[in-house]
Amino acid sequence: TSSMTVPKKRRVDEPTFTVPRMSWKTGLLASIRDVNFPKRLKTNNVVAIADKYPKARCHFLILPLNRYVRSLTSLTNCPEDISLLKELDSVGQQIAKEEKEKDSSLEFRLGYHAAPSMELLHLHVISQDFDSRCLKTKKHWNSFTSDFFVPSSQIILALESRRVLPSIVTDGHANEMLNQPLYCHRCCIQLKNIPTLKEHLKTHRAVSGGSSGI
DNA sequence: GTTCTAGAAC
DNA sequence: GTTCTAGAAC
Repeated sequence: TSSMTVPKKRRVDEPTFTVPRMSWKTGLLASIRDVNFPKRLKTNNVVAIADKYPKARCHFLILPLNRYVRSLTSLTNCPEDISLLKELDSVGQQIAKEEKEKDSSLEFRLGYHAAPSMELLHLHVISQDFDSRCLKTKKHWNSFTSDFFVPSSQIILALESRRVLPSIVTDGHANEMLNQPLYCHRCCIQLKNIPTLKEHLKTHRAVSGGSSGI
């Protein structure tokens, strides 16, 4: 009869096997290759993008544009690699300078995570307010405020005096840094948890437009 | 890297 | 009971 249910045909484009999804680890590469993804600044060799989940009011990533560099340990002290690190730093400093011109209260640090999650070398340029809803976990906090965050200048100096960079940390040491207690990066007091830390950070914010009456 | 959420911490 | 964190994600 017409009311008989017909077995629904499987769509031909629906595979029965599991399609290996593109790993989240390659997201940065996908972003910089995507012509529709906004680029903050581009030079011959590097590109700057806004971090997708900024951990502060200003948070940018600077990446190699024409070269796949998996991590810092892929680099050697050849002139090309040294100049790449310097160009990443230089573009990072340029962006920090421009952002400071827009908001003079911002302070920036430039550095690399000792054990990054995302593939493709990326330099963090991050303002030190850490005022962001995306900053949610102890790991987030410690990855930017402990020695897990390695200054760009330090990396450049290290590679200039060595053939290759030693792996910056063992897995154990990385986890130790990421799991350490929460300390304020400004006054070093220890905070109980993330919400308490966020409340504490407000006390370090510059007082502006309050009682001055300007 | 994030999302989700169970269960620890309060 | 609510807040908060830590670990799985097929």
